[in-house]
Amino acid sequence: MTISEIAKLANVSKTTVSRVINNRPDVDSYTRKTILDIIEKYDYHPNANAKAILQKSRNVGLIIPYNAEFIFENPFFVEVMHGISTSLSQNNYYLVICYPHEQNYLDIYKQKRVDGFIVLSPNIGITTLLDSLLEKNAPFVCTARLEAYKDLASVDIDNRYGGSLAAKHLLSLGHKNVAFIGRRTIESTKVRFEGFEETYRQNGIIVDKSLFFGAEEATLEIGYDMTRVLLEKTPRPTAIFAGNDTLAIGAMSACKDLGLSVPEDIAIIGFDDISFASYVTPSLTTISHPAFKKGVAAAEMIIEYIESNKKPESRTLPIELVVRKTT
Amino acid sequence: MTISEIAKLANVSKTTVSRVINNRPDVDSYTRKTILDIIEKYDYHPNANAKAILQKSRNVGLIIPYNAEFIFENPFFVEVMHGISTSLSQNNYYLVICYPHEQNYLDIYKQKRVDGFIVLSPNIGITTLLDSLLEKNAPFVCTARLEAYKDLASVDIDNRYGGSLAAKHLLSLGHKNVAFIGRRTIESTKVRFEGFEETYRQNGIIVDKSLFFGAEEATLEIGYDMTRVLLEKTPRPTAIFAGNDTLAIGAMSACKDLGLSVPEDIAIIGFDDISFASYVTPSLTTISHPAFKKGVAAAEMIIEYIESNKKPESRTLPIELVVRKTT
DNA sequence: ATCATTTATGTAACCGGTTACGGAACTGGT
DNA sequence: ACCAGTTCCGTAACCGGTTACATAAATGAT
Repeated sequence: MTISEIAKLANVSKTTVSRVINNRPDVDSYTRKTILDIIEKYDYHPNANAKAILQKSRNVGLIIPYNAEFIFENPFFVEVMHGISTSLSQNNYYLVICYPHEQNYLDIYKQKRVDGFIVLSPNIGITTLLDSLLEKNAPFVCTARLEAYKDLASVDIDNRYGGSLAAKHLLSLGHKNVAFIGRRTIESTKVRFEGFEETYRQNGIIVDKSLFFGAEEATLEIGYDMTRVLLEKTPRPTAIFAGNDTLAIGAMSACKDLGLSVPEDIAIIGFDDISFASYVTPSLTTISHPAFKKGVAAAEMIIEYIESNKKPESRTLPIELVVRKTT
Repeated sequence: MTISEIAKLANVSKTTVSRVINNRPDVDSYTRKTILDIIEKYDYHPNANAKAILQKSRNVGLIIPYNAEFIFENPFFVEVMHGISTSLSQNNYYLVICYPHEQNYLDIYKQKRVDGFIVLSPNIGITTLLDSLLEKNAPFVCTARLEAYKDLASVDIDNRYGGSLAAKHLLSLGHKNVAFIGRRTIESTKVRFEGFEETYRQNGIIVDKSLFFGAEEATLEIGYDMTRVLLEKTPRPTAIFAGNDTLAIGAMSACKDLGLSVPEDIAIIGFDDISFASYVTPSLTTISHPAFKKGVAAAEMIIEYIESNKKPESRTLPIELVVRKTT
């Protein structure tokens, strides 16, 4: 079924059918009904590709920077994706997953497969990607802020404040010798640690920099491994602040294997409040991070960007401390 | 940049440029080089939408049946998705996420947005979806088998055998009074239980049907709740076989809250071997389920289906028992 | 030298839509 | 009765590609 066939059946021109499909006013109500009935009867759906030649594709690309393996292992990112696709879907947009091998994300844009992008939590290592998107004037929205790219449209939380929340909590429990594990390559982790350290400093305690453990990625395994090394330090830290919950859960596993009990021997606090955080044993104290809402916001923003061709305002989402049993 | 502009610059016709783009043989090597240089110079990429009017879109839709919330909470499905998108991406296909509200997945197909679908682990409740895909002759591949739809192209494991592996393991540890928790609405769960029960029966033990707990979805929370109820039964079961790891981890949390220690007071065995299974404490005994490979297979199969227009052979992937600390 | 074949390229129609423009028929105000 | 403004609809060009067909030039066989 094509628009021409419908037109023939309705004894009108393609133009009139097009007008009906696109809900334009200047069609007689009787004619409109006739055409709509035929469309309904033959279950006609206009070819999206033909449409997209002259208009938008209504596709949004999700760029998964760096190694997708690590993204998918972290339920936090998955929840962001869920928010994105839910919101896009409700607005009649479609999400296309892009693995950016080489520069194919740009090809995808130049091919007009997508109208814009959401960049999943960009880190400092992907400046090439961001620069080329900027150069091509591709609309895109990031689900994390980057200091070096202040002007980008982004949705994020206040990571510094998150770090300070963790610090205040551990301070209130009397922890003076604390360690931090996190992903070195990502700016949010860095800022979380800065906020953490700052708060300790304001309370007269200098966090030992040698207890800042950074890794390339944030997986369960890496959280485990870092913690094994970390806990051999003397004096042994009494608390660990993990850059995210995945690392924290890896850390908990390491404590268990070392015969240390949480929170008696060592306290652990995570970040993100993924669903597993409530169900590991003991349940994990963490900082909430509204992943789904972040995704929804990113989707709304990119749609606004695409449709108005104007960069939307960045947004900051609220967070809070969630006290459970690991502290 | 369009094909006509490139043609003008190269002093040839659109046709010749088209031939070069599509790597057809009948172009003089000098002409070809000239055109390729211009394409390179202007960074031209053919419009995918125009292409897709006459050819394929190279998009594959991922249908997430039932509630996406529960899908995304389960790392197993996420890993399948990862396998799918990795493989599609390597073959120059693109993954489009489809939330099937109402019948929009069909619209997407009729609009020619996608060439075919992968249906993520269909269950018995989505016969309408499957029937309409069949009716429209849409190519699709399922990441789970359904008895009622034997003829569909699918990739799956031998769930019955998985259940028997779990049973044999628990039997070897002397567990006679065992419970099962699982998702009622999904066939794989049912078959896992059947295999489990069968093996017990072959060993002269009848599994108490009242200890088969079924729920609508398989979340951490539901695993927790079911286990709380389950463990009030007298005599208390000495082992729980969970339909998947997410439920198992929820169950472990419930045991902890009830003051029961795993595996001393109660053994737990899961299914799928998600990454968290190794890192919860104690680490979870489970049945491996090659999620990534399943995704890769599904992607390969749908590409074969689309390109050959012939339904590919179904595949069965190997599994094995992974013994850890909960049994 | 002639003719058949191959090679290289172009012309024009087509795919399934949208849209600028024009014009006929109807409406209403004076 | 006349003119201006609406309302409704069609014609034809266009979007950015592909493709059936034609043709000119080069090649090779006899």
